[in-house]
Amino acid sequence: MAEQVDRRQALIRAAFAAIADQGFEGFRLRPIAAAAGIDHSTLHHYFRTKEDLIAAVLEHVTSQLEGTMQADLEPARRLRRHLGAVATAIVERPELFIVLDELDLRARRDATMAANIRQDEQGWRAALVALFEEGIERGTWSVDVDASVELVIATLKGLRLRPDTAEVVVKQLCDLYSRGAPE
Amino acid sequence: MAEQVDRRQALIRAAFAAIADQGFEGFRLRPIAAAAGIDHSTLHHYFRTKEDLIAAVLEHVTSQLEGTMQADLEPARRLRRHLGAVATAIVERPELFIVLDELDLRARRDATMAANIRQDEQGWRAALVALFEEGIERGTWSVDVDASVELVIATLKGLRLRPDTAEVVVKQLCDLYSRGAPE
Amino acid sequence: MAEQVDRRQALIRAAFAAIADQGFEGFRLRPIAAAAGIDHSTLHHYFRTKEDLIAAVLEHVTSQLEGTMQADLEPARRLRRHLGAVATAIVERPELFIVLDELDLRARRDATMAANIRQDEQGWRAALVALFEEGIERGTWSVDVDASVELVIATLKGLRLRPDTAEVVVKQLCDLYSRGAPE
Amino acid sequence: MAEQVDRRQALIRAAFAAIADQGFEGFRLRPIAAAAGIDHSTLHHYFRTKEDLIAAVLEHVTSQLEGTMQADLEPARRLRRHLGAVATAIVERPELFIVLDELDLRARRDATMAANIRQDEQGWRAALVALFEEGIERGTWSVDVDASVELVIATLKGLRLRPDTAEVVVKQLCDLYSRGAPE
DNA sequence: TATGAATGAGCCTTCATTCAT
DNA sequence: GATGAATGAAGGCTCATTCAT
Repeated sequence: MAEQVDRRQALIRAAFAAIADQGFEGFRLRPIAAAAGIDHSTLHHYFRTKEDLIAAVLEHVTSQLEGTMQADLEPARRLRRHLGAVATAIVERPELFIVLDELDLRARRDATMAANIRQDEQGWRAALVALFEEGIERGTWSVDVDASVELVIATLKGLRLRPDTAEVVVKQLCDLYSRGAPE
Repeated sequence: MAEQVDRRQALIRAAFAAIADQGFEGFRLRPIAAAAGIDHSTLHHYFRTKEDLIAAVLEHVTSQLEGTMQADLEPARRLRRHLGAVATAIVERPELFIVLDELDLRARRDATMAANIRQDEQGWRAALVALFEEGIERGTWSVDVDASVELVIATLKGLRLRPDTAEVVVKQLCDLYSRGAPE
Repeated sequence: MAEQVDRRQALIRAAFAAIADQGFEGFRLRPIAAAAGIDHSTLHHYFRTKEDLIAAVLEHVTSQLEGTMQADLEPARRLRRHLGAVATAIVERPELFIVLDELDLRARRDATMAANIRQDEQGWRAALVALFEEGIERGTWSVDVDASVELVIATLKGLRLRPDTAEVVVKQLCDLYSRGAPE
Repeated sequence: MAEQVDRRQALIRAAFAAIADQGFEGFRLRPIAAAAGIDHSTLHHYFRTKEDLIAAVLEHVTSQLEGTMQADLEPARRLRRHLGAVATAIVERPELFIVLDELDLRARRDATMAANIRQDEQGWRAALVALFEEGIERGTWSVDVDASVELVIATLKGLRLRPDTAEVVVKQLCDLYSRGAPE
């Protein structure tokens, strides 16, 4: 039983790593099975199809990207912390975001994938909405909530492919939102 | 003579369209050739390898994305116009940006592609640097030049996958940069 | 289990036959697979590449050409017997030698093949060296050992393409070496 | 007109060189045309098909291998001179013999080629027959004529793939035939 | 004579998947 | 659960040849 779980995890991790550094174009099942130490036909006992494995990779990725928003801080600081946390994650674990990008692109052709991703994003989006609404309520900012939420999301997504600029960009975005709202 | 150019262009356009709606993972030469009305082996007469064709697609894409920056306007307005123009392009011709994203991702495994893309981006980056430097000189903004440049680029890249939010995000970014510098 | 060996052997035999009567210029994998009764893609299950299959053919050929030298006879008779055995083989199984010739030619462009062939030949050459050395020691012949060895080899190789003359040529060579050393 | 002849010759020479170092397996028309400085489709103006070009190569090769037998010498010396001349040719222009070997092998599948080669060989064979008959008549040797002829031919053909042993082998063959017939 | 375009057959190889063991 | 064998579809690419110009 533990065997099963381990093997499954090993396959997911191997798949994740493969996508991270080869993309979907070169993504083949045989090497994944080999990396997990099993025959390629055995892989199908764990994941019926290639798509099933990919779905599991998405789950794996999003499960690692939760909880970067602390509810108790006041809005400006919360935003700063959140952006900082994501920037740090982009710098420290860029593969996570690379794979997300691959999955995002893939979602355009795969409805199930699109649904899953959208769903995962809803949590993030809701937290940002709450953040900006609170900020406006308190008088910290006078901005459009939805627009700000999408700006933050777009910026962070745009950073995926350029981890080296993450820190500086995030700082700039914070500064723009900090005018009149010093820490 | 005209035939040649047409066929070549037809192949590039077909390849572009295929990448736009299938990505590089289902990207196969035979359907491209078929779409251009020629035998798949004839395609190799125009493009020796698949990579050569892809390179031509990149060229095609970037050639369509030039000239969205007017040099004569004052900085704040120039930024607003530029962001607006890109947002419009994203909305009106989202495939252009989708393909760019696919190419961006591909660049991670293909050095030549990476070099080409980086080079194309340099023009854009330089124009943004000039814009922010002028703005600072004139007292329009007091921001970090490089950080602002990267923020704009990251944001716009992040928008590629969400054309529907482009307008609103761009407006928000403009507003953030417009404080104290009304049109 | 037996199936495996059979299929593998069937492929080797089919490949051997194809090379024997078509040479390497028309040598294609599809017909080989068909001759063995399997799909052409299954062939790759047994031999990863075309080269691997060819290497197996070489092995098959050389394994059939061993043991034509009896160690216990006195030199002149041993030579006569050996030449006779090879001549008989050339007459009775000319394909074996035809394929060897094809492989010899191929060895000029394929280092691995060259090494394998050279190695197989060393056994033969060593036996001939021993034969002539013993003959000289006993006073049967007064000839140059190396030159005689190479003469025998060159003659036999030259016969590959003319099985019809094998017997007569071998007899003549024996006669030349028999002067003063009648049976 | 001279152009034509030159081009034709250039093509033949290029084809010869290609066969000499790649064999027929890798023998392609495009590189031949390129080596002669013309488009690959233009080659078909000089040689209608690939086979026609190959036939021309055979002609070219055999035209270079004539006249190694001097009619006026006495038999033993004539044989020695002839073998020496061929050995020298093998050492100095091994490509000629390599290509001959390729053609010999090819003759097994190509009746026209076989006929041409057989015809070319008849001249050589006739000269050898005359040589041995004269030697027997004069009492130089008491050997079988046909067998000796074939032995010489087989030996020399067997040397094609081992130019390095040519000299030593030829000397040994001469010595065998020289017993009782010193120079 | 020379060429570029075009063809169609074909080649080796790969891959996801299935199935009997 | 695990494996090796097998499949069939496909994929990029090559090649001799033809044809209009």
